Amino acid sequence: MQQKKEIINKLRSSNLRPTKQRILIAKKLFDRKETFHFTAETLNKEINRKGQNKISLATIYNTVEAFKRAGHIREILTNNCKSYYDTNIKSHHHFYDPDSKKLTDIDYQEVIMKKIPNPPKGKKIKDLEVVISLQKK
Amino acid sequence: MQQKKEIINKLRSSNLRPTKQRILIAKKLFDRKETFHFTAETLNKEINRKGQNKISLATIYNTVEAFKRAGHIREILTNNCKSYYDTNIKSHHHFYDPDSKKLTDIDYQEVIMKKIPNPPKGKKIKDLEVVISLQKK
DNA sequence: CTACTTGCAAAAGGTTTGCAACCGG
DNA sequence: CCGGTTGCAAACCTTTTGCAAGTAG
Repeated sequence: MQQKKEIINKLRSSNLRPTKQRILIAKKLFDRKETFHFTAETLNKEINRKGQNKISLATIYNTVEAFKRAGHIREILTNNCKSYYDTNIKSHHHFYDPDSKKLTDIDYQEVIMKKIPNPPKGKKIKDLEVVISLQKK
Repeated sequence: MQQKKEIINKLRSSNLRPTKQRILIAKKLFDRKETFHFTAETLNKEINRKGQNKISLATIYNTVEAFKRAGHIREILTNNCKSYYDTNIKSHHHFYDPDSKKLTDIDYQEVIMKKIPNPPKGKKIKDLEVVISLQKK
């Protein structure tokens, strides 16, 4: 199965040992068509449901953090006490619906900036994220 | 002192009884020139330092939440497990420096959008927030 | 073998809640 | 007085940590 090999390479190239747990998590995250928005908790539920696979919460946090550092996933800005992640690492933007607390991707070419400010001295722009909050019409 | 009267009016107009605590918090937040970025915790420290005034944490949370609902402050999007608030309720944007975890205001006319997507059916845009993440040059 | 990982449980924040006491109108 | 508000402590939820046991290379 070549999917697995790819995942192992991905891990290796980030200096992450391809352990059972990491491979399993990586498959959950990356072996899918659509991008995937998740929190540590939803990922934990998803993986441990039906009691099939068991990965401890701490490992999930570790792994997600490691994937984030390696640039395989990105963290999304939100306004509540949860860390949201996104398997879509291309620069892109989000609709945020406060009613359902759901995020929806906005393709990055859907947003074009005409003017942005210069960053402060000694800093450069790492990322630009637009969040469009919605409300009922 | 007319500042106080204004604050009381502000509270009343939002259906918030002008209690000692709310007035004190409102003064801390609004009786200043520059906009103020804070979390529940920093606000708590600020108010209760030197043991002068004592407002319980729960009341701070309540009041901040009430002010937010009333539209006197706005919540800022971040990526950690804290709720940030801003006394600047005009639409505006932020630099976020992950190193110092500090936010800096970007005046809203410093950012001009050339193109933004249409909101999903039945929804309208409530707010548009740009966060520019920084890194060392 | 050795260093990196995992799992567990406990701890550490941050935020919310239940309820009696309090107080503004 | 009445109903909204406060304060306290306990509860809760998410995230982090310490450490012994496990495992990839």
